[in-house]
Amino acid sequence: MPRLNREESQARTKNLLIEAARDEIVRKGFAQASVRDIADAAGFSQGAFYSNFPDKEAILLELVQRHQSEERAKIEAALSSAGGDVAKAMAGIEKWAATINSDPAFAVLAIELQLQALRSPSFAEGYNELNRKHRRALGTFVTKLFELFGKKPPADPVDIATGFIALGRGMALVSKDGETSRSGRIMVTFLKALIGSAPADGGKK
Amino acid sequence: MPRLNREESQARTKNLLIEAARDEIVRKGFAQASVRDIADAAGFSQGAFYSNFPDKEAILLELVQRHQSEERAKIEAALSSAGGDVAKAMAGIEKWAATINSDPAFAVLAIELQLQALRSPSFAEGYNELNRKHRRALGTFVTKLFELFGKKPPADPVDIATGFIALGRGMALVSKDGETSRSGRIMVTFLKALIGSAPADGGKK
Amino acid sequence: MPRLNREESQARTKNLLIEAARDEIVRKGFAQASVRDIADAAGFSQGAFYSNFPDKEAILLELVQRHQSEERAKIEAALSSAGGDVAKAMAGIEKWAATINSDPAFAVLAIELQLQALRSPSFAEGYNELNRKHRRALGTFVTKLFELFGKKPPADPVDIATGFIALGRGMALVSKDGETSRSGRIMVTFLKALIGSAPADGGKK
Amino acid sequence: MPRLNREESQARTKNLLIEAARDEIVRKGFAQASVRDIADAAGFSQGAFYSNFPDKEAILLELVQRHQSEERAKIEAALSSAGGDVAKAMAGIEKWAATINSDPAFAVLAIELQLQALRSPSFAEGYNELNRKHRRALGTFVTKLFELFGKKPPADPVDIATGFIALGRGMALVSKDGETSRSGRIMVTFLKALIGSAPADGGKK
DNA sequence: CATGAATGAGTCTTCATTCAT
DNA sequence: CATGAATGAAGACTCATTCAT
Repeated sequence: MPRLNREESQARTKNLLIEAARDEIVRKGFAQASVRDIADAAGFSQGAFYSNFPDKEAILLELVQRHQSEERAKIEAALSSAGGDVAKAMAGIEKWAATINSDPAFAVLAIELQLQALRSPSFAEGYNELNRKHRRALGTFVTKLFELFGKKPPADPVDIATGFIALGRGMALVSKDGETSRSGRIMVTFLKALIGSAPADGGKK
Repeated sequence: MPRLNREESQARTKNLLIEAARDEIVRKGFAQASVRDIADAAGFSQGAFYSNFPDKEAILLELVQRHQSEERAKIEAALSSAGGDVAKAMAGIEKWAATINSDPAFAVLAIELQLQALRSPSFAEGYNELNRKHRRALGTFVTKLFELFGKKPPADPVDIATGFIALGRGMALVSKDGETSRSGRIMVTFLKALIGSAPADGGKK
Repeated sequence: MPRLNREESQARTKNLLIEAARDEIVRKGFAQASVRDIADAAGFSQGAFYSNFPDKEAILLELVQRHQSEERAKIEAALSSAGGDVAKAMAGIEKWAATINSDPAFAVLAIELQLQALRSPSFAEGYNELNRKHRRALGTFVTKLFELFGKKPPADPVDIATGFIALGRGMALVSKDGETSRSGRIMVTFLKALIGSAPADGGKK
Repeated sequence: MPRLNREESQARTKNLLIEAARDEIVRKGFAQASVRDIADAAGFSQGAFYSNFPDKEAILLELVQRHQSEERAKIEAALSSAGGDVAKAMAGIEKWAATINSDPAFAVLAIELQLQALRSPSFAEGYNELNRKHRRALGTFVTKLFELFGKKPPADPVDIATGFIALGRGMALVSKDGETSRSGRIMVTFLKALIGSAPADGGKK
């Protein structure tokens, strides 16, 4: 274990707290995940929590950022590996769709965040800003995907992306641990239908 | 106000408590809705709550039943008004899709229930049983809908129904009060794509 | 021990809490007297405290009322026992002045209350109202005392009363347990000087 | 700003901390003034506090010393400006009495100190020592004042001085910001009565 | 059945103090 | 000497639940 200077040490502490918070919140929900639970799980005192975050809610915003960039990274990986190959792209998507529920915690966290935004105006402020950017980024993925298939999206790409996010979130709730495959199946069914029924894109961008 | 006998009076108390609980839970979340809040909102003491329910969680199961039958009733109404008329059926569906988000509270409650089921084994027991039945019922609606269009569902009807439930739930979270129309739009887009890209049903039931 | 009905039982609880609070606050100061300490000393749980008072500060207002009426009662007793007899009146006053510091806790509590009023606007609101009335009542005692001696008060009676209250409070702080007599001595010295140097009251009211 | 050597720099730090502590304690009370508040207000870290004082209470003793010498200096100034002139002396006293409440913070601090001495044996030790000296010094002022008027103090000069200190402290608590004049008025009334009713000093010291 | 005072465990947060840097 | 992250204990307050009335 390398000797850490002060800055690194603090960053490490903060990181451990964030990871512990994510686990606890996924397992118990934000309200039920006590600061003591989180600090204990991270191996620190409660005071350490408050040395790193002004209050309990503050750690949620950190989680949003990490969660969203991970989400974007996964999708990007699924698409980019395809090059221009349609079949490969769809395969990548299917792999991603399967993935999405191998970690239902991922979606459950997203739901906790959104519920919190619905109820806490102070949190909503920061959250909505981040979320707007996230949805816009996902919209460009949808655009790219339909371009790949030579199709015209049947609705605003941002709306479509939002729909799939919503679908993923909703499915994560419904599915129990056993049936993690169903969610992916449904999402792929929906996506294929959307692409299949879309009109060809005659335009030249 | 008619004089109520003992039995009716008790039923009325229980009813008022359930309604108050639903409102409080939607607004604050299950964990944040205290028994005192609920009892106060219903105009009773905390003791009255415990005279009608063994514990706080017990009121959730009552909510599940009411919620699911309301959900089924809404969909059924949308479909049945069509008779055999395809256009009318689609119009009914669109109206329902619009509806679903005019009351986001409805979906938020569903999410609270599902989260609770995810976390509380004791609640999950009763909940899952009810939920299985509910999904099966919704599956038959999907079957009917595709039949109406002379199409063959591209996946297990129960899966498709589950997908739309999930989509509705997810959308309810995402959408703020202002943009209640977006959710309906997306759901209809998805549904049309599914029907549009489905193969004709040559089979004989 | 007589069987108490619900109302009596609650009044008893509240009473015990108030008395325990007074003791704890005198001994440790308001900030240092924890709700747990107070509840423990009264023989109840912390929850019982919050069943009887909305918050920690609320118990202070109850203390003010009790404290002030006790203070008035003591002075009134000192004066009224005299009838019209000047010598007896002065004797009564001396006894009272001695008394005032036999219980320094009494004055220390008053100081705690006043400090709190200085710092907590919410508490000050209720406190100042009570205090205004109290000072006015004490002013009439001063008026009576000077009348008894056939003298004209050398300043607004309310001011003079306020001065003696202030003096008593200040002395309570200064004097340690051992020298409880000094405070009384000083107060009597001041009072005699005030009466002695006052002009005769020629007016006929 | 001149370059300070190590020693001067440290003295400056300590000084800033003491001044910040005084302000915070007057405003919030000793218990409510946190070390962080004090250090922040002084522009230093919490560690700097503990580099200069062994613990939180230690800073109080420093405050006592400063406070008492300021108090003596004010009174001395009021008296000494008179020379042997009785009228000027009384005018000086009146100015001082007015002064005393133009800064109620001054008296509030004294009260905080005395309360702390009442409750913390460790602090009381140092405090009482300082206080004894202070009262004796004030006693000589009283002696001088009565000499000036050719009167014999009607009680131990130290007691009289203590009485006026107590009166000043008590008044500081009672008076709100608006009525800062009342305190001075009362103190002068009391003082005049004491001098007026005192017997002439026939003795030859 | 309904009341609500009381309980006891738990919540978030603050704070004096320590110590590696 | 000064820094400030971290500690551990404590503080005010909340809450599901019980039970005598």
